[in-house]
Amino acid sequence: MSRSNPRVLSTLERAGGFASAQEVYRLMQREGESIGLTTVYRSLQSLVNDKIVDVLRRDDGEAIYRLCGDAHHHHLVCKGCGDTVEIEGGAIEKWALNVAKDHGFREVGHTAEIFGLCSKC
Amino acid sequence: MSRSNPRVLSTLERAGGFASAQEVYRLMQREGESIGLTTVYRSLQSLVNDKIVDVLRRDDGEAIYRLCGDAHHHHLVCKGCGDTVEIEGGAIEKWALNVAKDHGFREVGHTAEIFGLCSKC
DNA sequence: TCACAAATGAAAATGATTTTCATTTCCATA
DNA sequence: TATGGAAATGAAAATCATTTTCATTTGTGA
Repeated sequence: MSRSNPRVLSTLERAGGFASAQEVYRLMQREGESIGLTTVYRSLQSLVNDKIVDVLRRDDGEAIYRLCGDAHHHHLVCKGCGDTVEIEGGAIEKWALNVAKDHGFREVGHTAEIFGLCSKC
Repeated sequence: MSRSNPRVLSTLERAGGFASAQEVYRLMQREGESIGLTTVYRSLQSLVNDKIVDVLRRDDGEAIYRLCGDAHHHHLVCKGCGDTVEIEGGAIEKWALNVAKDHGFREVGHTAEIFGLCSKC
């Protein structure tokens, strides 16, 4: 394992808290930082593990990393522009728990994402 | 442009209306169909253009194709043995729609999956 | 200073997807 | 029935993000 290179997180922040690994890398290069693409990927993965950033997917499949609050939440993502809204999932939490219990499951978790076209697209 | 090879659609249907291009290809091969991977990709793209199938992304970024208008369901997956239960998502459908509409989104879709440990594990 | 673990990054490997391009299949019309 | 061109096909190469490998460098505690 490796710890995250702090410059990666700071760059992601400067990028508006929303960028792909390749973009973070290019940004750092442009700013004269000396870093390898491998390290960028490793750092971002590490940040994801530590729940400091979220990872989503663009329509073309490229992973985009995004700073996130620590509360458990879900995303409403625009298929057009990639704009993302963090949403509360109260209803889903209960649904997931109930369904799982009905089937005798323990240690329950879930994933959920909503996507569509935002009003601007 | 090219039209969709009908065998691709029929295979996607047989796959439960939910599969990646690679999976459709492997399935057709296994069933003795003679078809190229390129044609599978082109056919799926064409089906997407014609709004006959939807395209989503797996967590690993692989594109998965799904028949539109298919009554879709969700999965309850055991982290231990991988056992999967198909579940109805009535509550989620409404939740997703409402949340999306609240934010002015159109053409709304969603993904949701529940995981945990089943009673045997 | 020494030894060793962690971090780094260049280059190669991987895997999905797209592009290229030569060939084959269709089909309408002469 | 022949023929010419458009559409379809697929093998192989190209792309591109991401991961892996591995040799080197850096940092740290003894």
